[in-house]
Amino acid sequence: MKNDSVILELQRATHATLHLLTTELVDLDLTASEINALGNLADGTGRTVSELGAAIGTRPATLTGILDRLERRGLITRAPRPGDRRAVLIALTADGRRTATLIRRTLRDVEQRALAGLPADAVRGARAVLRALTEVGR
Amino acid sequence: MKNDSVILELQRATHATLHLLTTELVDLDLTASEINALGNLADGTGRTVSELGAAIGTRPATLTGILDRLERRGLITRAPRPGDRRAVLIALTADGRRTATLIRRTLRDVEQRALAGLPADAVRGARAVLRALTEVGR
DNA sequence: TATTGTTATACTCTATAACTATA
DNA sequence: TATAGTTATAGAGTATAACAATA
Repeated sequence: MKNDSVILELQRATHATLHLLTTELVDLDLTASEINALGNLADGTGRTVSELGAAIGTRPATLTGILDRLERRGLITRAPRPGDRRAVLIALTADGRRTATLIRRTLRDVEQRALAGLPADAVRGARAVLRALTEVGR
Repeated sequence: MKNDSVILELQRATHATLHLLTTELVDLDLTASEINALGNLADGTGRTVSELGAAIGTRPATLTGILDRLERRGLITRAPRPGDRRAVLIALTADGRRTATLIRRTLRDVEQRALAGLPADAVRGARAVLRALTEVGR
């Protein structure tokens, strides 16, 4: 597998971590996309639908359904952005903040467990590669 | 974003490259999963459904639908594996080989374009990290 | 009995295009 | 006219459980 495509390895790793993540967080009863959205909202900063969509690689039309469920469950709120009422600001509720914090903690735990044996510069290299692959797709 | 989760960056990069890939290969009229499956079959070695599923992180039940479409389009064949007729060997047809080769070439091109400016050890580090993240999810 | 793959079901994700409200 | 987001529609991915064929 040494000569395998980085992009194919990327998708392999994504599937594996996604599956592990939903398994570890099964009590939350959230889909992978919902976990992804909350994980990206975890820093607490308000974001518009477009901004969140860019962060997680999802189109606004897709995000609508995901946000509908998160809102119905009381994890986020949606409100028009002051100054431009076309845009919708997404914010975490207190409950959503707790859930997002748990998600971030689980992400950190899984990463620590997975990357424990690797040198720090491998992880730095990986971040650079991931960012480059994200950029080329814009 | 320096402190962002590697796993969240992973999913971001996956979405972006997947989107770019389906765009560059739009003439093939294949979904991301179909491209992924063919890309993994490109080396020509016969694989069972389970083996392919493990390689791309998809369950057999999901793979069935993907393989149905690829078979209907004449890109793969399915046949019982000699010696264990429960298992199904997937093989590329001549047409499938051509398509898979085109996919591999596109993968290589996109990777070269994305990673051109990065040092080789960053890419090596990324491969190690991706493999570690894949392993932790098993 | 266990394993491989398929089928059935229900839900989620996705792309696209049309639509509403606001700018 | 252009932009932000939602809605509508159709197709594809997903998990789970039940099933048939083979071991």
